[in-house]
Amino acid sequence: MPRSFLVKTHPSHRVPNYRQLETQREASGACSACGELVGSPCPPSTPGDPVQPWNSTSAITCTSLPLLSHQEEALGAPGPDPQEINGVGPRAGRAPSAPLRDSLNHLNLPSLLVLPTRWPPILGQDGDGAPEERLRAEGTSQAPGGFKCIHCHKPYHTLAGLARHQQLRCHLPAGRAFTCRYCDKEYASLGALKMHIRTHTLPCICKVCGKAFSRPWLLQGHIRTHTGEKPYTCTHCSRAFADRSNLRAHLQTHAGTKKYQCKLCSKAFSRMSLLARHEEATCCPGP
DNA sequence: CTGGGGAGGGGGCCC
DNA sequence: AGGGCCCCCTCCCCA
Repeated sequence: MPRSFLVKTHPSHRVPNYRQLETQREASGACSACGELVGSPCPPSTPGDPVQPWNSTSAITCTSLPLLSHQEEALGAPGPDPQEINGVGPRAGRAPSAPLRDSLNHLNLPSLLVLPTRWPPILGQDGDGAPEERLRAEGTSQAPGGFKCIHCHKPYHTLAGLARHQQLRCHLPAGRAFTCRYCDKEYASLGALKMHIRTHTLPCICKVCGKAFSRPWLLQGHIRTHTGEKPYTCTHCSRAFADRSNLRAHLQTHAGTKKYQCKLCSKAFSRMSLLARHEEATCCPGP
């Protein structure tokens, strides 16, 4: 499975050269825990000393967020057991499911961008101060009759409501961001980061060839390459395409308009990529 | 070198 | 709130 993102170290507006990256990927190691090629190996699962990500304070990254194994994430982790929320029941003491961890871990993300030092975080225990002080340190404050986000001061009746707000709605103060460990990309909200993480975890897998994709509709389009289905037909030449974007590009050939013009030689191209290639290769070649 | 098709990524909007 | 969809974009490959 191509995991070329693993060697992507700097954000760029351009997609990396996957073929080139593939050769670099082959030189990297595989996760000792699951065997999958990953940017940084899964925490070692040494018997007797289980080092778990949620037991240590670490910067919030996309490798610390999806705490499940890559396989479990790809297959779709089950929802949280209601009993695990209080740290009791059959799952007590075990790693929480990803959605629950994301929600609860985020309580202290905006202020510190760290995960709690132990799981489950039980308010008012462990000598970490009064619950209210703790909440404040975690990016929340207890308002009369409820909880309040210390960033936008929006009141919530329940801690869960506040958690959901901070997870997906409340953006971080200027200068704060959720950073993806895989590629150093930064996002203003955890929701955006979680969506980005899908481009790394690639949870949508083709049953025919095993190729993985970040989104279901990408997989849907890929499946058409197996079935040969081409639902998008050109009204000019009746040529069919499997992808709407490619039909759109094809329509440009009928339009006859070349709206992308080289600033140096004034040569026009129908597609921006053609202009870019022209500028890089011939007109104004780089060093 | 250019034109064009195939395939895929990512952000944003809508339901 | 989350998934589906759309749009725009890019890269790769081949003629």
